[in-house]
Amino acid sequence: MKIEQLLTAKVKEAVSAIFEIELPTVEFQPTRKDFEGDITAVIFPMLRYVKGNPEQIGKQIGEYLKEQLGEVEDYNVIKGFLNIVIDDSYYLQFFNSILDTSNYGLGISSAKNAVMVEYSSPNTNKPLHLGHIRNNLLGYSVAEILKASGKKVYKTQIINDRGIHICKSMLAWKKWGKEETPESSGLKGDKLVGNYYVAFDKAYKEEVSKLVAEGVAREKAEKEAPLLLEAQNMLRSWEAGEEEVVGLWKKMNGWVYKGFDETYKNLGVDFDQLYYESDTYLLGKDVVADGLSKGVFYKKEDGSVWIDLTEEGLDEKIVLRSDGTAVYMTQDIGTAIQRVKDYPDIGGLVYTVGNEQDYHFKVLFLILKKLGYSWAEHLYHLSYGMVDLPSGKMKSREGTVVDADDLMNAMTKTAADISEELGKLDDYTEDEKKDLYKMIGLGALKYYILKVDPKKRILFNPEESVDFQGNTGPFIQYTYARIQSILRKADKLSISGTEVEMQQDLHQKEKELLKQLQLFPETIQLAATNYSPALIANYTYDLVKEFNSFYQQVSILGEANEEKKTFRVLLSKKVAEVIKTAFGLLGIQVPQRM
RNA sequence: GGUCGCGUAGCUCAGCUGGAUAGAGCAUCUGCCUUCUAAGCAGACGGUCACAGGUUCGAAUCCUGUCGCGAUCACCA
Repeated sequence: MKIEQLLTAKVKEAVSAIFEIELPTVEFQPTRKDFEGDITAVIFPMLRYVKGNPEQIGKQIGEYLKEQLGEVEDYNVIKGFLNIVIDDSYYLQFFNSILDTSNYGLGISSAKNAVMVEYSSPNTNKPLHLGHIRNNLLGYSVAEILKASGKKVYKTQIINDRGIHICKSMLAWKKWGKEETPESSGLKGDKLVGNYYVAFDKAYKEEVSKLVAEGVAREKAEKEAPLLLEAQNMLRSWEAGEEEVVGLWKKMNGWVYKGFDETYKNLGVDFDQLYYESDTYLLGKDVVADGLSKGVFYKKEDGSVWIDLTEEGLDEKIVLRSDGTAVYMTQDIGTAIQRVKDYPDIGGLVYTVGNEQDYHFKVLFLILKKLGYSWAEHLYHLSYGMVDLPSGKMKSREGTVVDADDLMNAMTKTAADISEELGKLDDYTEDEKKDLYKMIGLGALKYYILKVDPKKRILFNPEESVDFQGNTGPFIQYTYARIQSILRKADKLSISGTEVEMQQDLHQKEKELLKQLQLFPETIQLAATNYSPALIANYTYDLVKEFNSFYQQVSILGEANEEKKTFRVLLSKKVAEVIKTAFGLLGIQVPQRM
């Protein structure tokens, strides 16, 4: 039983016995480092029920606890805080109870309701960049955290594989591509297609400038530039299913997918089910018709369909164009419903999409609720801040983007440089080194992005490299590798055990580590309910910091007492396991050596 | 203009449903490698928690207002 529950009951009992008053709740917090004790009961809130001097009350309760509970070794009262010292045996017992569990911290699977997590969802006209990296890391990590908390999870994405933007790169390739392919040019498919998207934009802008110079109004020129008209024409041909256009579309998208797959693989993310906008863009229209008959929506004179959300403090929002075609919202309504049809066990959906779409999702969720879907109560927009550069927003068309592949390579290179300089791995093969450098480089990148609150925007300065020291991924990986080194030595010395000796005094550092380990399961649950990988990152950092301090102050293998030595080895091993599990939730691997 | 989010040390960030003297990392400075990996440890320096009110025994945290930054308010996606 958790010590907090035990103490809550006992404190209530104490107040009842001493003051004859029933206390509804008792408030606890971990004891601050500067004071003696492990857990602290706050007396102030009790003053509403118990009249008197908080210091006096604290002492009386403390004395009662000390007498009545074996777990309470001692206490002290400072102002309104009752600091309780918990007996070592409690922590040792806790450690014994988790020693055998290989998946410590993971929630028990209650897979009644699955949840689908959508992330990535790129356009297929340009390569992935740093913004996508944040999206992918967040979505993947949240999916893993939800799994760890005991949920069944489907990872998905909707690929925006159609629309005017795709036609722009197609048209540019057709005009100026000279049949260039990834094979002929050696370019990664997504990069190749992206180049044509940029080429289109350049030519289009030139056209517009030329028209303006000829006296055409800018607005008109932007709408009527021949290239744009041609692209729009291409989109119509695509929608009509014209063979040549569809063929080109398939070919170029194929290149892009191959490129994306490579990036996803390097990034270490995956998906259970893909949805393509070309399949779903017509969905939702029948739902709108249904909603219209139910009175959720209304029709304007021109035939367009709307929803009035002014009562909810929002605006009116269009859900179907006057020509009967679907808008973004229509599709999203349809896609959500389709997903629940495909996976009937889904009880909720999580959308990993940037905060620029906060309003859209607010509206979408409201509409689905109004349409009466029970699962609409469990929709969550995992909204995150943009990744900006010192120069401002990243814009693919203007070439001011930090490319995903380039960034991963740069991180790996930095990891390699640092490792080579330290020269601890001279006996590694080239392949082993390559894997390790990638692991460390990506560890640095992923941790850097995931440790910050998703809501906050990230300012990424390419000039200043991501740190490898301090509160970073490599620091945590390093600690893991250190422990592995100890475990290899312990193995040679045949130090092992399935239970630790209860009759021993704990070093303060050991106790702190055990306390930190104890927090792991609740941290996972907290991270799941808050959809926040940052909580996992911060927890892991605290654990590792505590371990390094322990490592420095206390000798593990040099300990003379066999029981103590075994305990310390097992404790280190458990810490390593938790690091590995926690980092797994962030999508970060851990090395045997570094 | 309406709505939403953010504002904590020079920089990057923690700070759970209000609790003790607001914590880390980077940077700067000082110690520690003949003992388990120095990508480490120990310490110093650094704060009007944007500002002003309010609620409370107690506010970085909750409420109101002001300022600053960002996003959004399309028959685009």
